[in-house]
Amino acid sequence: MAARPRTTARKKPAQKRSHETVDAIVEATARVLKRDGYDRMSTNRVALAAGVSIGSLYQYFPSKEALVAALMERHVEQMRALFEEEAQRLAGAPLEVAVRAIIMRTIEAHEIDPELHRVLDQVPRVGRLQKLDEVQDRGRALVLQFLRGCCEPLRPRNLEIAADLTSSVIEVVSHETVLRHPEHLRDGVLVDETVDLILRYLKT
Amino acid sequence: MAARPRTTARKKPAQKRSHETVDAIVEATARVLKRDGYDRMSTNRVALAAGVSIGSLYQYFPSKEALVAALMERHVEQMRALFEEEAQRLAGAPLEVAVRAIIMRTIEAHEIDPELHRVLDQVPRVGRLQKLDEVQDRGRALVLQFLRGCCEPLRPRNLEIAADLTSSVIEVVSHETVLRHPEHLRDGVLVDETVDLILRYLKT
Amino acid sequence: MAARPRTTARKKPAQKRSHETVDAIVEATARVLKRDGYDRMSTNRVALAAGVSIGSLYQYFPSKEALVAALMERHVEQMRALFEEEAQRLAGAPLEVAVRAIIMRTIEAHEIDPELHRVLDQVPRVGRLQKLDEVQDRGRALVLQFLRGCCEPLRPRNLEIAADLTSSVIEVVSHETVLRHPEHLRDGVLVDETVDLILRYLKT
Amino acid sequence: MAARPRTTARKKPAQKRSHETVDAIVEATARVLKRDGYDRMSTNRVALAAGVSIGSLYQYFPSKEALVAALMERHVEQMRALFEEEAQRLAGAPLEVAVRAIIMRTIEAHEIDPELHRVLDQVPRVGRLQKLDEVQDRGRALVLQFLRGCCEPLRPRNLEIAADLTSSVIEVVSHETVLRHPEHLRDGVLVDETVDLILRYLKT
DNA sequence: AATGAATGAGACTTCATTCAT
DNA sequence: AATGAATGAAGTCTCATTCAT
Repeated sequence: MAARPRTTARKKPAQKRSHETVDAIVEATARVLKRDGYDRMSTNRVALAAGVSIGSLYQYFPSKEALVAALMERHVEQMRALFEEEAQRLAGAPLEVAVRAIIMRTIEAHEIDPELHRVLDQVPRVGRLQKLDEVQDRGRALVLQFLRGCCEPLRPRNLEIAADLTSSVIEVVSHETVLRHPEHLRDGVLVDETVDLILRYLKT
Repeated sequence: MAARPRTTARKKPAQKRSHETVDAIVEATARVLKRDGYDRMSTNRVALAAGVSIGSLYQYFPSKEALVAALMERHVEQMRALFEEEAQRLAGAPLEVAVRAIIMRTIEAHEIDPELHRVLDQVPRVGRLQKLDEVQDRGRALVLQFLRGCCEPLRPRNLEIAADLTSSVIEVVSHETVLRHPEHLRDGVLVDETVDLILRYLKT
Repeated sequence: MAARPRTTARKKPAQKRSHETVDAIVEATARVLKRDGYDRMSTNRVALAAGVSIGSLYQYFPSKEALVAALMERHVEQMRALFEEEAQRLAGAPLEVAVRAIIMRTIEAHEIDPELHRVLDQVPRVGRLQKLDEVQDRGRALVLQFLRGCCEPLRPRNLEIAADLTSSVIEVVSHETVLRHPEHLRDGVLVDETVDLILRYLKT
Repeated sequence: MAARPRTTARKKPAQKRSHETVDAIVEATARVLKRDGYDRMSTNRVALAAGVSIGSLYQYFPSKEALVAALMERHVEQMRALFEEEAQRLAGAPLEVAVRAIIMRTIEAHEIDPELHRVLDQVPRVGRLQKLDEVQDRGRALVLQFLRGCCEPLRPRNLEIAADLTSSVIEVVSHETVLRHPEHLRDGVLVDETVDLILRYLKT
């Protein structure tokens, strides 16, 4: 077994043509990953699916891991964008409004591409492939920040633990709902229940 | 890649020596899996680590997947045992006692072998390798069963959703705690908070 | 470009069958090397020529370099055997007899497989592939040892330089004769001339 | 593997800028060849090292072999120049003077770029890449020519064999000295010894 | 002329699996 | 039953070379 391969992009695309190639490769990575799973995915299959020669693929991505890392980063970036934006708006908002908003955004984040999310979740957490976990850390931090700046009185003494619990709950509910019970997305019951659960926990 | 290989054991170990061989192989699977991860794990390495020839390994396990499946089933069985046992005792117990007990058992279940748990969690969910998910389903069912038989009045109308939420929360907290914040295992604060969170949600 | 690959044999053949496989592979390496040269030689071609699967080849030889190293060592061993044997007999022999004998042995050494010798000479001197140079060092040492123990009076003051010169001359003549002027091997003229050249140089 | 590629320059550089490009490429070839060896050298790396695009490189050199051939020819030309010049001057010179001069020139020829010489020596002797061997043939011819025109009486009957021996000895000594014992270049001992060896052989 | 993106044959290598002993 | 030699599909990756811009 070789040492871990390099993961960083090999070459920046300079021309327009190559930028399209890179995009096609990343798209193909998503398709193959969803279709075959991480360990059945191969650089050859990705190249084939992208309609690109294996050589071109290696011009930009030095390894299978680099491929998935690029895809993951793109996905993570999309997810994160949803939060950062909302975080601005939420400063000083009433607790209930904020909690509900965070839940909605988290669900939306999982809805961007649920299949992709599921499979990225299964990828070995190694090197740059740990990016996915960072989204949660960031979410946790935003929740903590909100709780600390919150005007309403809160029941939990330890806000860090409260933020941990809260964001874990939101994450797991969103995850399960989108991936395993998408039927609950129509009616708002599950969201209402989760809001309820969290508010009862947080409020005095 | 050929069609999915067979996964069921090729022959039942009849003699005592065979049984020891099988055990040694499963143990070795665990070690190699933890050390190398699923896709770096190879049947040859497992055989080597088990001190057994590759031929013997294939006498008992017809594929790489079968190897991991056996290990997963053993692990799942150990986890499940903790619950089923407790489930007996808990019928008719006060809500708080029951919730606390379930949380403790879930944490203990994750503590059996956290490293193994983490890596099994990363294994492709394919064929028999979906067993891990079934533990959660079983937990969900037990919680639902308890809620339905509970003497105390409950606030949520929809007990299925309540069971879903409850068991998801317990699962995620246990998982995160054991794998990412083992320092919280000493003091009982996190457990107390979680009990609190759930009771506030369930009680009128 | 990867780091230099491992070169040492991967596995000792335990059974008779595998010993035959190893032999077949080394033989095939010689054939392919002579036919195609070092950089056109590939592990696949060697496996094919050996009538062995590429997998079997890699069971015993972890890289192309290992293949050539094994072959080179076998060849070097054969060459060296000729000298070591003779070295015994030559202690105390008259100068002329010794010089002639050494020349004869050196030529014979080059005649073992001239084509192979030529191509091994072209192989990049890297890692274990430096073995070929060691034969010359060993020859040099034997000549020096003989000169030091020689009963007859010698003209050169510095015996090290004399040994260097002598063995270089013998080597180059043998090499050139066998590879470029094999017709001179029939008549003994070239050998006589070389003996003459060396004796005139060494004797007072 | 395809048929041997073309090796002759694709176009003559017409302008001054082109000429500089060609030079830069040949220089880069030398650097990369010395650094990486023949089979690790790649045309892309040469282009990079020359600060030229791979497309431009192929405008002037139609293949990897052509690149090395050009370099080799340049080197060979430099070596040969030393001899041809001297050959003029030496006609009719005393034997000892001539022998010493030839040895000096040969050593100087090897000193032009010993590293380059070593690596060119390792290049597969194929097509135009055989040029290196021709230097020796030329040297041999010049020696023979001198011996034939020599005024002093010579001992060997067969002047061809004598020329062969003589030039082989000179070549091997120069080679070994420059590449393996450069410390002997300071003191003139080795040169003196070699002159001695050859004169004793040639003179009556 | 120059650029550098693209190509794809083919090199090296691993590993799940089979099978002769 | 056990062994381990053998297999070969398939994977990763490089690099000489071509060609659109």
